[in-house]
Amino acid sequence: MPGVNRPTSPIRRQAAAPGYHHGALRKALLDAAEEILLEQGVQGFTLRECARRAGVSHAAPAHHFGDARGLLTAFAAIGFVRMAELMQSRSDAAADEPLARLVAVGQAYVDFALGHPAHFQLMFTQGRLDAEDASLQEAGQRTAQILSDALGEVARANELPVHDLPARMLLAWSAVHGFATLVIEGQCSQAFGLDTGGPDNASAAAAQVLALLAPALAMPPAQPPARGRAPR
Amino acid sequence: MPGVNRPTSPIRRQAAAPGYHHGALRKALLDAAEEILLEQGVQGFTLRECARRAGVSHAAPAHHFGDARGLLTAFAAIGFVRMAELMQSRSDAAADEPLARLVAVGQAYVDFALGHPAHFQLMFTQGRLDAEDASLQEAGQRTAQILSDALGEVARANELPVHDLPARMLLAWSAVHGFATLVIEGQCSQAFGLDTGGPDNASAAAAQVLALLAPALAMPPAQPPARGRAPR
DNA sequence: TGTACATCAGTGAACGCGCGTTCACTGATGTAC
DNA sequence: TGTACATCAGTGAACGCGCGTTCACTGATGTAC
Repeated sequence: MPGVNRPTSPIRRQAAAPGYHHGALRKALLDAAEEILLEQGVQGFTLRECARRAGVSHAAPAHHFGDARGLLTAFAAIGFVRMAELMQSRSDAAADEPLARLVAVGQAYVDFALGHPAHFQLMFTQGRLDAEDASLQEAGQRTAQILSDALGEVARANELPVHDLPARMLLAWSAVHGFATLVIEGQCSQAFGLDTGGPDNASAAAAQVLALLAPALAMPPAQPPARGRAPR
Repeated sequence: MPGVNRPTSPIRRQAAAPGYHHGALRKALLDAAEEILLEQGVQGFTLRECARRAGVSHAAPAHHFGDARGLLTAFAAIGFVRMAELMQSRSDAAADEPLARLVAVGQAYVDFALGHPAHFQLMFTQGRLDAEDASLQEAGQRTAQILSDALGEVARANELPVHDLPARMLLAWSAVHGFATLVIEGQCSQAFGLDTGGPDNASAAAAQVLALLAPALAMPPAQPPARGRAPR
């Protein structure tokens, strides 16, 4: 059948000869968006500036993304996909031991955030994304699922009770998310000289933090004050 | 000496008779700002809208805050002050035991965020605040100091080594900050139905999370693999 | 107690700007025959 | 291989809007004498 899986001469497209048709405008716009987000934050993003940086008239993006919200939503969804990929690959590469896997996933979460702060911040931004967008939701859920699965394995291996799994999940997620957020926002150095310096320093700091956290995630719940109250 | 500590007839001011002079415009603008931040997020804040809600011409705020950045910075600084107050009072009210105090401080951090999401989000926003502002910096540092002190007491009581205190601090701070951020942003319910429902539910969930976290913060470091490498 | 004056706090008109959106258009590309 | 045609992708001018800032002004308040 003609037309099926026909290669679209990707090299030509990448070369992006400066003709009337850009050839790779979609990607160029996403790159421009990342640039702007890094430089100015979400606040500073405008569709016109984005088009300007991609070297195209300001009406052009509409053909690919509809409007600004559409472009940012697409960008955020890509971020979730990549984050999930990194988390999965780090998990696969880790020692075949549940807690090591969980730590690897957490570290991947942080490393993605430090390596792609524009993506990370946008992914968790309200108000400029289309939260109803199907691919955004799906990518976000997939990301969370990887963390959840890793924790589930730890729980199984340590015979942890099911009832406090959600709390453990929240703790794990809060810790990596909070760490990434604080470092990216520069709060650590600002508030009182916790030096998380460059991304490398910060990544190493995250490893320390995760090493402290991991035991708590794998630990059986504190024994209830054995007297009184029958178990239900 | 006349003019010293003269009361400025606070009641009259609060009453804010609708004359030419507003009488309590500063407060009215800050209240309006909070309203806007809650409804629209930082994105949606404009000085003109703020003046509008305060019932005043759009040039009026300049007399009190200079410009939009000044107003938001003042609002954020107030947030840090109030957060610090809450953390301190909860710490004072807690059982006289270092770990209980630390947990109380962490819970206060989360509760403030849940109770004043507009403040919380703005306090950690980049780009629209004057990060160099002295009172903003001071209030932020004071807040962090309370958490740091509480952790310090735990470390002393448990004879924890000094070298990993920064990592413990980061873990504690990351966890409460991440938790608050995720809940406020609505990620918890969105990503996979961790139900943190209303603020009360969320506060209770935070208590569970802190109960899991606390032991890790007070636990002595994992014994190093005793063989090899002399201690330095 | 009264008067003059300085300062403070708010007004409202005007400005220039960049934004998002729309629209008729046109060049380029791909497909049918 | 050529031709006609539909569709796609980008242009550029125009629009109306809300924004921040400036400025001359004025009403209200407080102080000196």
